[in-house]
Amino acid sequence: MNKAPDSAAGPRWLTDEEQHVWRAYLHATTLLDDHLDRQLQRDAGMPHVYYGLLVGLAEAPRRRLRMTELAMQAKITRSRLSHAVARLEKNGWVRREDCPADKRGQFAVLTDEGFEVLRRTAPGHVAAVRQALFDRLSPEQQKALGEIMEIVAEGLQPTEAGADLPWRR
Amino acid sequence: MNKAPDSAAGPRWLTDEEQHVWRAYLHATTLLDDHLDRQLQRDAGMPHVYYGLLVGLAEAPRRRLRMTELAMQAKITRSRLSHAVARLEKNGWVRREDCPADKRGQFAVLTDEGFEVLRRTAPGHVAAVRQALFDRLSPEQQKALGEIMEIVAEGLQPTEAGADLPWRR
DNA sequence: CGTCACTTATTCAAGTTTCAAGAAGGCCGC
DNA sequence: GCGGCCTTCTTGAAACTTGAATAAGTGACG
Repeated sequence: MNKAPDSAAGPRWLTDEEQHVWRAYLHATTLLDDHLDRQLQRDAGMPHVYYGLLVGLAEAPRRRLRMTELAMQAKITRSRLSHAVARLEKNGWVRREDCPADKRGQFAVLTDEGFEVLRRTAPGHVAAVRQALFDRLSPEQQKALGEIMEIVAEGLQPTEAGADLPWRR
Repeated sequence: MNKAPDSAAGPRWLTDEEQHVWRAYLHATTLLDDHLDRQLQRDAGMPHVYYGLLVGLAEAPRRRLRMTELAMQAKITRSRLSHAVARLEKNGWVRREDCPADKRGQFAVLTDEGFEVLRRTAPGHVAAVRQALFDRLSPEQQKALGEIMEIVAEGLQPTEAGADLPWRR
């Protein structure tokens, strides 16, 4: 139905194959996202993004990161992070600490309790990812997926004139 | 660092390669999602999900769908759709109509104004998708991506005992 | 020093999404 | 034809996200 007319004349629509790929992409990513969100909400009592924050902290030296660093890492706005950390703090999974070097700064620190939550829930989460993704793909497909996603990320991420990066808003 | 220990002993962690792929996936999908959301917010005054609703309606016979069908299509809950349509209605892009055949039912109908918004903004959106995704991938990669996403979707979607499907909650 | 530009983090208000209920219509067996 | 049970859709409160505005601190430069 759609051909790929070029440049000057009208917008360049997606070909049928492209459209097919695009819809599959949207379909799969929403489904997977919802699936994991739900899995984590059920088993860990938090959404995927919040879980990602804990993971980020767990991997950081001394289990702590400056707010802005953490926001960058998780690709969310600082504002959103403020709220999220407030909630995680209420759960006792994260604690704030002043930064001695820069009095404006705050560290978000993973508490032992937070670490424990991670220890307890990570296996289930990994299993979910595995079952939804890796167990279904051939090694070649896994490799291809990695390459594709890297290309896409690279095209969107780097500096991009500073615009369009959530944590800078 | 991580090997792939098997079954019985402890959870089966992701190998380093898997972890790498997974992070690339998360990274790229968040970035792309944010990017398109922002693009649409800027150019069409609505988030990606809402845009998807309009597209769904535009493609339906007589530009109308029952609420539940539309929710399924967009993979959101009926509740969320209610709120969303309320907003789109306020913008004049969608109108509700009673279903003559089933008095409980409602059609969401795309207005001319709504169609016009789509006509005006679709080219920009397609361009954004193309620029972020298709222009960067080889034909083989596009094909692979399509296949992979289909597999993933298939694993998550179908019936799955009815649980886990947002629009059924 | 003083001050001006920038960064860090939080807060507010507005909007969105979720979750749990609930109103309302239809379906089906007796 | 009526009682229970399903589906369709809406509602309202609570949780979450966003973008703009604000407070506080840094740092460079004259």
